[in-house]
Amino acid sequence: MQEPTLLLLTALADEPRHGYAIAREVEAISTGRVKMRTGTLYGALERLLQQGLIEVHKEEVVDSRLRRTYTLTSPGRAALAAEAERIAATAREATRRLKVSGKAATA
Amino acid sequence: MQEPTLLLLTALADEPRHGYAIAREVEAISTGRVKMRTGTLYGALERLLQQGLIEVHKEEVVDSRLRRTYTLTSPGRAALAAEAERIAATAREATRRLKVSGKAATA
DNA sequence: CGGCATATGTCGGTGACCGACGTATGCTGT
DNA sequence: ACAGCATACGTCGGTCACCGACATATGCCG
Repeated sequence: MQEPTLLLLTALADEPRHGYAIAREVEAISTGRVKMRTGTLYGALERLLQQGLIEVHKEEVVDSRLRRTYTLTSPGRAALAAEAERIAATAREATRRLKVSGKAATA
Repeated sequence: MQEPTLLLLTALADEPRHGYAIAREVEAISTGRVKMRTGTLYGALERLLQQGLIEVHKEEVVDSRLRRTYTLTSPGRAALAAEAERIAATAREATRRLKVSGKAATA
């Protein structure tokens, strides 16, 4: 799972959001670092729907245009939790190793 | 930066290693989850060399065959540290949001 | 009434990763 | 003796997530 997808799921973790709101939220979470392109966004949304990690929460017409709101499913929440734990473990290990070798040789 | 690359860099963080040793180490770090294919391995090695994140540490002939050992460069160490911090922050945020919404609605 | 934020979507290209294949040596078990 | 496995390095074609550009439409502000 790549960073944009992970951030997308994270953006949906606290409350349901529609596409454009997700894009803004992802930028906020990553402190401006990751700007989600619409190509990535709607592609990922479609993929995650098919994988069952997210689902359509609500469909409403706003300003005569359709707005779809998405939520995490239970498997989606589980997948995000698992992924978060995995990458946290990897980050810890990386940091630990950098410290260890930093003591021996600051090359 | 994707997971295999991150793990490769992590495998080099404590001491220099040659290709095959990296592959084994990556598997160990990820507790067997990620098995680095040679295609990914040597491709990534080549890419990281060109990016200046790693460098050839030693070249020696073992059993009449060349063995190249790689190390992290200073930029490589910095990149790994930065990446580790970034993903740790993302993981924290994901976990926090899951907890927050878990209290309000365990949907 | 021009331009920007909001909002959703498509399409072609790139690049990291995957899977399969190729090659070679040394050790171990039978 | 030799089959098979671990060790060790590498190439090549395919896939798929992501990117960048384009298309479309509304509401609001100046």
